[in-house]
Amino acid sequence: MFQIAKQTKVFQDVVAQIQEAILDGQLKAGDTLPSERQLKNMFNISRGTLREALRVLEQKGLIEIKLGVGGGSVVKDVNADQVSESLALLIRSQKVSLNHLAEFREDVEGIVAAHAAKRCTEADILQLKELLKEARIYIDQGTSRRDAFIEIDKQIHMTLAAVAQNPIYISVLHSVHDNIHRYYEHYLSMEETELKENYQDLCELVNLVEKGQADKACELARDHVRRFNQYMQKREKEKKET
Amino acid sequence: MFQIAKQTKVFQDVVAQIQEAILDGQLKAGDTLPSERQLKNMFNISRGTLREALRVLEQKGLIEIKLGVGGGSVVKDVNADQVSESLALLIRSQKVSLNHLAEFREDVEGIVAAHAAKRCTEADILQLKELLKEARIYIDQGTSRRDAFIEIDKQIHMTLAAVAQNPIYISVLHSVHDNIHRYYEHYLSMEETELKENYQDLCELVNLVEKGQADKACELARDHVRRFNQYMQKREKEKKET
DNA sequence: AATTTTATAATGGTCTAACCATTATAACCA
DNA sequence: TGGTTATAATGGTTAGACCATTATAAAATT
Repeated sequence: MFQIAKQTKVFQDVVAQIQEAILDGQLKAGDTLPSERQLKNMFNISRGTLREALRVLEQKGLIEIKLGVGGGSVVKDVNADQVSESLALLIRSQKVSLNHLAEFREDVEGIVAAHAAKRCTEADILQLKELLKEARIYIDQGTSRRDAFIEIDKQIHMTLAAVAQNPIYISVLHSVHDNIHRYYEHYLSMEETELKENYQDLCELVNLVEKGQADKACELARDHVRRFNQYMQKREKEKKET
Repeated sequence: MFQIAKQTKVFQDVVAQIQEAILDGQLKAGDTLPSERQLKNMFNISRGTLREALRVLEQKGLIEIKLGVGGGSVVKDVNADQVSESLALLIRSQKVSLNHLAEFREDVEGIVAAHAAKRCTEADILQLKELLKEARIYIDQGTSRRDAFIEIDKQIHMTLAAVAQNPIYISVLHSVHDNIHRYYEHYLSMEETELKENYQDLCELVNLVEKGQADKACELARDHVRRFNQYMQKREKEKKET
């Protein structure tokens, strides 16, 4: 029935006011807030207290604080970075293992593929095929362009999430990729056959999406991710045995 | 090849050091950090700078700052709250609509149900049936105990996520429920028939999970969530027309 | 005239030192 | 014994100063 009362601290009130102004649209992305010395007078608080508030807003991803002349607190466009960061904390605090993350990714990529198959437009397919063409180039250049290929691979998955028409999937997948790569970067060393297999998967996946075959696209995406996870686990195991 | 360099600010270094100490396990949940005046000396910085660092750590969900004697910065057990909060920001900044959230929930609850069906133990089933028994009581008391029933409903979904054996689902579902309820709270006014239908769904769902019928459990969970979403949208529409 | 260099000033970053507000505990009183 | 009051430790806030960074304007150089 009632809410918890709290909120006695000055800096919290300042955080709340600025946050509301941003979320209400009174402050738009790119806008610069008044300088600290001005804000401190507007709120009638000390600079130290104001700065605590600004640090909180910065950590929330709502503003960015720039140095020097013409610097100051600039309103940011909210994105998935904070979701990523907090998810990373959950992982590092041993609440979440890499296997958990891998399983989650498999599920999510499957769903994304299914939605994408149902909702893709011709323009979407064109964009995906462009990315495939680029991937093909890197594949032909062998393992030397491995990093470039992995980057395109990631872009294709993110594009599918965009095609799925639900921004939550973009954010979630972004977070998952962020965190998987942060861990697996060291183990990533795909062989040429693995790269080609990976590329074939993507071609077929785009093909299924184009045809609107949601169920098959879902299954293939899951297989694709599962295979990737198995490579990574194999590499990790080999590394540990050394 | 290289990483971005940055990190010149003193408070960031302090944040990093304390965060690492927590994530490495040198500081455990419940531990109290030294007082601000001690910390300031240990790091050889001013109190203001230290406090900016503590505010950031607080916002990250790593510590909690208590007032008074015996107060101070207490290390927190990392949980999904920060994921929830940043997801809420995404929603409020118009990046994510309630329809997006509803669709995402349908997908996630379906997957959770499927995993739960594959992994449940007898103890899990017992726990779920206990919750159903409790739900039954509130149902029999009619709409007056609507809130209590909704709470149990949520608990059953969260328990299924726990049964699914992947903490990411617990965090994600927690965030989804948090944000859905924050919006729909005002519209929630289920009729008695709707409550009963809801209860029937849950009974059957637990039944399918017990039998290990993953596919059917998935489908039912999705239907269940979809129906809930439809109620809510109907309520919202009615409200707007008034 | 064009370019490079240097000074200027605005802005965030940090420091010091003091006082206020909250609260667990100990000392006191009835 | 049990309630009340002082004490002191801790975070919360303030004020004013100076340092560090940087966009811009001014000056010097080519």
